[in-house]
Amino acid sequence: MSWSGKGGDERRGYHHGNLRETLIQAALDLIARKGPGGFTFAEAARWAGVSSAAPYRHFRDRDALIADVARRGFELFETCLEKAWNGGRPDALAAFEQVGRAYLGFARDEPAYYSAMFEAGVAVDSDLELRQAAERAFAVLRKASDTICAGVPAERRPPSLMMSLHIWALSHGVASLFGRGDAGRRALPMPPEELLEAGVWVYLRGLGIIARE
Amino acid sequence: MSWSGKGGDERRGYHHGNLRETLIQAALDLIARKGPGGFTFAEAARWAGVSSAAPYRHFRDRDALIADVARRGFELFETCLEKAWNGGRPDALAAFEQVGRAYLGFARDEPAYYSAMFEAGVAVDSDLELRQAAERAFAVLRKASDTICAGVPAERRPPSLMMSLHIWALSHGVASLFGRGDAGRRALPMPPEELLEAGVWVYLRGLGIIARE
DNA sequence: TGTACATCAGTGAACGCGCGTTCACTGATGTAC
DNA sequence: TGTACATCAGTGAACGCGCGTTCACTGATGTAC
Repeated sequence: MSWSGKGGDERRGYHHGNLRETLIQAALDLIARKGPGGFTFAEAARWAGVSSAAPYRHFRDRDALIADVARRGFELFETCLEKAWNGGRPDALAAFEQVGRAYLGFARDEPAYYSAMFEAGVAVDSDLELRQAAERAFAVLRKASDTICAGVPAERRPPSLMMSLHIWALSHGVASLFGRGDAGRRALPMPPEELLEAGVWVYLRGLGIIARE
Repeated sequence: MSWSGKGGDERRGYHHGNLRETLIQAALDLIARKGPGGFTFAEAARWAGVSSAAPYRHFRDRDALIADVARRGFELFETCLEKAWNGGRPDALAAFEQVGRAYLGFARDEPAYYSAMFEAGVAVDSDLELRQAAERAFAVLRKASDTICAGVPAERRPPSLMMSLHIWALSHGVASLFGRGDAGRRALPMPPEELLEAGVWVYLRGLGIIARE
């Protein structure tokens, strides 16, 4: 996290100038430290150095702010996965592996976004933009799976939607059980990246995408 | 959920008689309806029909109650998985499949327990009994994986700890992304059971446990 | 079998606290002319 | 270029509310003799 200190420090006068943005950073900071439930409008306002009524100029209520955080999280997530996939270079399997690492890296480095996206109880369907952002992030997994599947002769080509859902579930499972800095993390005799990578390899072998050694 | 109505209905007099138990049921009801954050000591007391000071006779604080719910959840979960595994009958693979179904069934039928176990931010390591209960539940997956692996010739036998962790992560991923009645559930073009079952089959084929068709 | 007493499991009133939300307000900013 | 005015983005005080927690207390229960 790279924003600078408490948002109130550089107040330029009566107007904050960037309150909307600052409130979102406050939410990320509070969620990261106290979990998705440990975030209040009042404390976010304090963090930003404004009165407790000020946030209402920018967000209808607490849920609207969280939904916004989740939406931005999905956008960052999409960018992050897209970058890791890198158009399938140098080759599809290596790029796919990078996507897996990026998934876990995001969950670890941005636990607040990850919480808001998957654990805050935000109904993804309640907000169009949010749902679309979530779909675009998933679409990267889908595209990568498509590419991987396309390398297989048609008569034994696996359904790529199913494959992408499996990869998503496995990644999410590893991330939430073992891959976070949180209190809820389970101990593991290996880095989560290795666990996920091994799981993906076994899975791809099961699909006949990787030859058995 | 089978307990009868609001706990306060059958008060027999000054003493509640079964307050500890009733508070736990209250917690389950509240968590199921409002998520792990939407549970308060005060409301649990109201639900049970006692004064707000009464719960302190039975639990140190809110966290102690949640930890107790989580512990009992793991115990039920263990029983549930154990029953599904059924000693590996009629054969290891069929039993393994039943364990997967039981996993998802538990997450769906007991969302409150599942939340308390995996999403309430309870530090599993902070409480010895809780950790042991969690380990016993996982041990069922471990045992099942051992049995499956034991059927493979030693020279290409997969490490069963890894296998059990993969299965756990995949099951948890499917359950938390698609398998709950919650607001956070994602839409899916098939029942979560099918998705998990297909994933497990692909995975087992990747391990060489199931022959490729 | 009865009684005295210890212990247990509740009561209910009180406290300080922080949250969400509203309100009339005011300082700052932008723009039309 | 200056001025009048509309609009925007804040203030700060106030409100009701529910929570967590403590406290001295009391009704109910169990047990020793």
